[in-house]
Amino acid sequence: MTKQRELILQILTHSDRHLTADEVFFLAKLQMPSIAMATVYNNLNAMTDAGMINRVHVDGSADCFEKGTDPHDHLRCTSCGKLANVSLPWLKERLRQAVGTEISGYDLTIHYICPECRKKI
Amino acid sequence: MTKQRELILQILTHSDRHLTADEVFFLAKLQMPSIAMATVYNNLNAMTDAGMINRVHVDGSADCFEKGTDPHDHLRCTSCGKLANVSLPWLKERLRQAVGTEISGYDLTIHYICPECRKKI
DNA sequence: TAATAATTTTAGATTTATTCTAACTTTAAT
DNA sequence: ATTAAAGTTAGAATAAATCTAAAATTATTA
Repeated sequence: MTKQRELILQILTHSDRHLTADEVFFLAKLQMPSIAMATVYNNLNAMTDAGMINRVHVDGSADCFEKGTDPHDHLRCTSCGKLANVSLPWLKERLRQAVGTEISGYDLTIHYICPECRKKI
Repeated sequence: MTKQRELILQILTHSDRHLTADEVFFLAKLQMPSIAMATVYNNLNAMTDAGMINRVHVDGSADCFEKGTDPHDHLRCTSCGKLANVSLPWLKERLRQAVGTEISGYDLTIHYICPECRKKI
């Protein structure tokens, strides 16, 4: 566990939002000005592979990362773009049944208007 | 409806697979060597906006396009990468209930091993 | 039909997200 | 202390998609 990886993990742990690699890089650079973008990507990829964090694919923009807790899916606000988590424990089994064969997983993003944006309209 | 758009639509209509913009471009160029990549993107975007075709976001690689029939979701083989369609008419309402608020849609890709790849193993 | 306007296409440059490369550092192992 | 292994760095490279401005096509109007 290098200093760099520790820092990146801290940043993800203490963030209340999902962060892009770019945002992680920016925040990391504040505390460690010498850090390189490639290091951020290397570590995000390595930690994703190790299951320590989650990569979230976001249509039409950069992937986001979050400190992985329990398995969950994502809600994405079509107005402000912010991501929220949602737990759907029944879904995988329900999809397996519908598909009729074993599935290794799935990737789901639900599109909605988040409570804050809903208020504003 | 320009010649170019007609050609691109023909290609999508007669393909049995989901095609990337690159693949559409390659196939189009065989019949119309002067066609430009930007034209392919312009028309794929325009036809997607018009609801004539569907864009499918594929994690970690280029988007695919297909002639839009009825709404459906996608199965992606983790071994060969090929996409297949699956119809899950109950899902949107079920997700709406789980989320507890109106949703405008969702984006789902189920990961599995397709029948062909399953045989090979 | 001719003239003008609007739309589309083209080629190539640009952007964005990400990965690659090769030199350099740091850490670990003999 | 010496070598090996792993990690970091800076910057180049890549891939997907978009943008730009000029040229071509199509549509509209006089």
